[in-house]
This record gives sequence, structure tokens and C-alpha cells, in this order.
Amino acid sequence: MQTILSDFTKHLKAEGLRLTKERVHLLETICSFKGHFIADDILFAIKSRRKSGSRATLYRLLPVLVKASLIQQSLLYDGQTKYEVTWNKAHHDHLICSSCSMVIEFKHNTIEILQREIANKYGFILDRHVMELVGRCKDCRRKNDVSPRLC
Amino acid sequence: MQTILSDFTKHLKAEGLRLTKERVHLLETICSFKGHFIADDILFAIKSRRKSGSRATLYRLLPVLVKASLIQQSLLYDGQTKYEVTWNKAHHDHLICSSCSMVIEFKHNTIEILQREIANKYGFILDRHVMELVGRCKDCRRKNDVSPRLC
DNA sequence: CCACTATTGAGACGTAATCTCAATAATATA
DNA sequence: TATATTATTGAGATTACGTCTCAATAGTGG
Ligand SMILES: [Zn+2]
Ligand SMILES: [Zn+2]
Ligand SMILES: [Zn+2]
Ligand SMILES: [Zn+2]
Repeated sequence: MQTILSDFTKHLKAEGLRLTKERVHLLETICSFKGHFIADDILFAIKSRRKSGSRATLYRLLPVLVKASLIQQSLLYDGQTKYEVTWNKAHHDHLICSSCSMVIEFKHNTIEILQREIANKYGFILDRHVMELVGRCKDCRRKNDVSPRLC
Repeated sequence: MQTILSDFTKHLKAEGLRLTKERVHLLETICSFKGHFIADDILFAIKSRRKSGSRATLYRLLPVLVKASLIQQSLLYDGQTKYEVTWNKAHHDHLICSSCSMVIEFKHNTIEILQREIANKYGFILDRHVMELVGRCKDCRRKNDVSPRLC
């Protein structure tokens, strides 16, 4: 049976890296999050749990997990480095409300295909892509429409 | 006749901001760049030209220029904040080689339309989007294919 | 020209991320 | 198992990038 830990272990072996308890603690903490998170969320959580794992170790681990395709960077639109777990999860892109920060995950096969076509047209092999749609959701638009009347 | 400076002046007026020589120097420096640039490129160039304009003034100006649609943030995929001039330039997205950092600008109307459709479907009004395709170009693939033989 | 107010810039500050290096722990080998 | 080898850890220093402070300066409108 495949678990994120077994895949992680496999990846470490393949890369000549060691399976340490700090790395396991950090990965477990990361897996405890529901959606998107920042590095500091992990640091804070690992301290709460009184598990070993430091800032240096975390920042060394993050690119390893990305390379292993267990996590990825997401929501780059506002300059903050956010992550999400991608292990065993289908690819998706994001629609974000710039006012209330609500995030909607969506999948659009046609766009995925067109993106690959564009890459091919220019002689590229596509490895990944960032697609983030930024706008205002219905609720936030309503609120903004109202506020002028209040002033 | 419309120039970037006249549009800039207009925007400042509209926002109740003043046209200062530092802002003009910084904008001129920004316009001297061909493609994508980072804040430090501007700072370095303005020092070389021995024009007035400081770090604080630059970082205060950048969001103003973004709001005026004279520049925009681009190439977020690697975490660095890069800008490009958008004044008098059609919208485009980016295809990037992760190996040699070559950037190709492309325009794909169908995707633009589909993106708006997705936003509408979820009740959003789309303000902007980030779409960056990351892969490896033909040349870099060739180089990588060869290197194992050299070792 | 004056009065008013926005702007500037040197440097302090904040925050995210990386680096250093001695101590420690994981692994391979005997 | 014991030992040698080498990767890893973590506290704290350091860097990179960006923001803030505030006294001096400079636009602006009247
Ligand atoms: Zn996608
Ligand atoms: Zn997501
Ligand atoms: Zn586009
Ligand atoms: Zn561009």
C-alpha cells in the first residue's frame, strides 16, 4: 500500500538522502494541514506538538518535498510563498478573490491541453505551470457596491 | 500625443499625487529596460546615471505604476518579484525555460476567453491572471541528453 | 511669494529565507 | 555488534528584500 511516507522514503533512498525523525515529524505536520499553508504554519505547529524539527531543517526539506512531487508551491499571485500537499491529489488551478482571499480550486482540461500545445509549438516540453485567476467574488462585489452609499 | 510620461502625469493628478523629478527619473530608468527587470536593476541604473531617486522612493512608486497600468508584475514562478512595462503593450503570458531562463511571450485568445468563463461560472469578475508555463527548451533538452555520455 | 502639504532619503527596522559549524545521528562495512 | 564514514541537525549569525520613520525639502494652488 502506498502512503505519502512510503513514497517519501523511496524518494530519499533514490536521492541518497537519509530518513530522519525530524523529516518525518515535519512531513506529518505538513500532512495535518487541510489546504494551503506557509512555512511558518509548519514551524508553529511543530513547536506546539513539541516535536523536533527546526527552521533550518524545514527550509532544507521543502525543496526536497517539491522535487518528490509531494507538495507544490501555490498561490504566487500576492508574493507570499504558499504550499499545498499534492500527493495523491489531482492537478488543479486556482481562482482567488483579491478582497476576501477566498480560493476556489478548479480543473479545466481544455486549457491544460492548450497549454501543452503552446509549449510544443515553441519546442518546449512542459514541466509545470502556474495559472491563477484573480478577481472579486459575488459577495465582495456586493459589499463594494454598497459602501459608496454609506459615505 | 500620448506618451508614458503624459499618462503618468494624468494618473498622478487624478490620484492627488505630485509630479516630482525623482518619480520622473525612476520612470525614465524603468523605460530604458527592454524586457523584465527587478527593483534592484532600477536602483543600480539610477545610481549609474547619477540621478536622484532612492530605494524608499522607488518602492513607493512601484505600486503607483502598477495601479496606473504602466507596469505589471510578471514571472512569479521562481519567487522573485519581476516587473515589465505594459504601457502601450498588448497583454501576453509567458513560457519559461527552467534551465536557461529564456522567456517567450505569447498570446492565446481562446485561453483568455476560457479563463473569463471559469471566473463567471463561479460568480467572479476577473481582474487579472497569472499564467506561466515552465518547461525546458529544445536546446537545453539537447544539452541534458548529451551530458550523461560525457560522464 | 506664501502657506500648506506631499515627498524625499538615510538609515533603522521587519520578515523570510539561507548559511555556518560543531555536535549528533544514520548508514555501511567489518 | 562495533566501528568508520558521512549526512543531518539546530542555534544563531547572516543575507536579501522590502517597509517605516522623521526631519528636511520641494511641489502646488491661491
Ligand atoms: Zn492547470
Ligand atoms: Zn490548491
Ligand atoms: Zn493571459
Ligand atoms: Zn512579458
